[in-house]
Amino acid sequence: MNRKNSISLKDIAKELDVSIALVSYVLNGKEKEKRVGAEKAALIKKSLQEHNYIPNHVARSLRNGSTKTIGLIVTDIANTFFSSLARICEDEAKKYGYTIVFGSSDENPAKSDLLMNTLITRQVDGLIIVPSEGSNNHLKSLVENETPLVLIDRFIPGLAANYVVLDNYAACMDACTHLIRKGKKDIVMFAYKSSLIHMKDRIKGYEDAMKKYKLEDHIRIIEVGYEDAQQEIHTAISNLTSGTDKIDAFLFATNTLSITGLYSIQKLNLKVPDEIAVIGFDGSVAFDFFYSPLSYIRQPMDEMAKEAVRLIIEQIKGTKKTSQVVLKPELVLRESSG
Amino acid sequence: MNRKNSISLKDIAKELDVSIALVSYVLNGKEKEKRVGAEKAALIKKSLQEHNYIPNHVARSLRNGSTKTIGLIVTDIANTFFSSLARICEDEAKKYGYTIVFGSSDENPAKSDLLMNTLITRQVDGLIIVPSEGSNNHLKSLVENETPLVLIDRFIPGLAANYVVLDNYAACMDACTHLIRKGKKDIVMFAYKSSLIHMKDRIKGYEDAMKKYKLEDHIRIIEVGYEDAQQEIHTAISNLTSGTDKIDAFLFATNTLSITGLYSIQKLNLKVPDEIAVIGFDGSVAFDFFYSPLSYIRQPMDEMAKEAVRLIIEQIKGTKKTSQVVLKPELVLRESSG
DNA sequence: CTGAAAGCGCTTACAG
DNA sequence: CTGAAAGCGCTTACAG
Repeated sequence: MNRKNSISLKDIAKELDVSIALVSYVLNGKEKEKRVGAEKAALIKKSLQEHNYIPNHVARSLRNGSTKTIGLIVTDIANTFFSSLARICEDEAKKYGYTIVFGSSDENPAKSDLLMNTLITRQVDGLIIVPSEGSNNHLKSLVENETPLVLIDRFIPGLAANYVVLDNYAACMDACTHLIRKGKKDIVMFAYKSSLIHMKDRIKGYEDAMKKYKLEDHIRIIEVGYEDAQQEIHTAISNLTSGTDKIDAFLFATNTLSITGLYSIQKLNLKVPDEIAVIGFDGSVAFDFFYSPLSYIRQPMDEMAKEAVRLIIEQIKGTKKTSQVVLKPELVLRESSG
Repeated sequence: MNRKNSISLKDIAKELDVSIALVSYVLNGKEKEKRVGAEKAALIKKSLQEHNYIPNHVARSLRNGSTKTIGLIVTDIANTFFSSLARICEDEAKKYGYTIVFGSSDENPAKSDLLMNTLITRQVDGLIIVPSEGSNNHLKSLVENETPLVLIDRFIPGLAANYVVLDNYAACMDACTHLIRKGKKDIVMFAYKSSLIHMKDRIKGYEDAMKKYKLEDHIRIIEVGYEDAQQEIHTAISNLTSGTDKIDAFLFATNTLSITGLYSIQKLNLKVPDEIAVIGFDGSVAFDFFYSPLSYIRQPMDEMAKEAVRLIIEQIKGTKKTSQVVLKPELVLRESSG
């Protein structure tokens, strides 16, 4: 920061006419270990205090080769799912003395790549990443370079990276099965157009549940783009419910899809759960205030974020091999699922 | 990061048998300015490329005395109001080549102080802070040190710091006036127990509106603590509406208070707006799905965050004196206010 | 017990 | 046009 009154160890050393080393030892509480003379130590402490000395973490980082910083790349920090994860990561990281630098990729490979480079240039000690489509190669090179890395929310099949994710297949399998048991047959799944495994698994969970109950002919998946999800969902829901189609239920694959869907359902005045049962994903205050409180698939976010931080720290310390964690979802049942 | 394959300018220079200076010049696009020989420049570029050279931002920061990093201290990054601000700050900062490091203070002075110190130690070039109670002295010392600083959402009266805030007085004055014009007399305001000016101003706006319409005898303010807001609000709403009290409307002073209040209103089955009119603050998806879509005071978050980043950059560049921005609120009227 | 010195990876006057 | 060198603020062997 180079602030006017910024004072360095050298300044203190000069003033006290001792070596910089001594000041450094005292600063870092190594006065015993390094056998610094008691009077000198006291003098140095006093001076440090009086000058309100603030260590320069940048210099320390350069020297130590460690910034005590974790880079966090999410899709969008304004999305409550990710901001909640970020908050938990922040608190957990702080326990280990780490600070978080974040960035939002918007599911965009170019932004994602830029973000990884920015954070690596800034020498973060490790990276927690919600990977987006098209960054496989970049991620692969990180793994090859042995950059401490943990993927969160999604993983890249075949990539030997640490990750902590939900059992997305089971999540949608359970949710869909629940709807089927409630007598629903024409269950429509809303997902994002994406080749990423978490989306594929969610879809597969739904499909397999349908197949298991011989409802393969009723499988119907609406895949929407990230950019115009709102419009596409509204059009789809509008079309599905205005014609002669028989539709029993909607299953949404993410929280943003769920919320967007609820806006359409509200606007179109659909009767939930009587006409249409609904199950959402992740949770949201919107789910609680929707006129028919939403049933949803709950992710253990606390566990997910804490585990991610734990894994990244272990990797930074070099004490850990690859570790891949799959967490259990929880189906929270309320009114909307019938 | 000290990764195995991490390569430095020195390595490149050695390999090409040129000086580090030359490599640095080429890296920074100063080959013309510094009149680097065309063949050497080409050679160096090629080598930089081939080795996939990644500059060490930490070394550069130490040398330049600038980290190109902005510290952002909010109350809680998981709160949508702040995560939305953070997202806008992120995008805006990126335009200027800056990265954001964030931290959540939880309205806690100790955490807030720690956060400021952590970020300053890390040599952020400037700080955007949502100040919490009890950090006045610390903030004052930052101003005295000429640390680039902008307060956001709240300011500290008497402190010559930059800030960008809402006209909180007008916001609540307008909201309360609207309720009065709708025929409401017994309007209860919910606020946090806080000595911070934004809260005082919101309360004052409400009070003055009541006084203006000779309703001073109807003024009723419920101030709750940050820790057990939920419990206190529920008890208050429950008591207010279960007895013989006549209550016409609720005015909530923040988005968390609004959402918490809505949970109680929902649980207690109060009829909005017939029994009780409601106006919330900031906006939330909860407001849109509450059975009686909520009227609320809208803050221009986009403008607020962009202005904050603009001000901090100007200060960092040293081109700006103190600048204090007060933004206009907007009263979004829907069903809940009657 | 203490200090002089190297070095982390850069940038940038300065000299030639 | 090019290189040797200082220095940003630290930490840490090393020597005494």
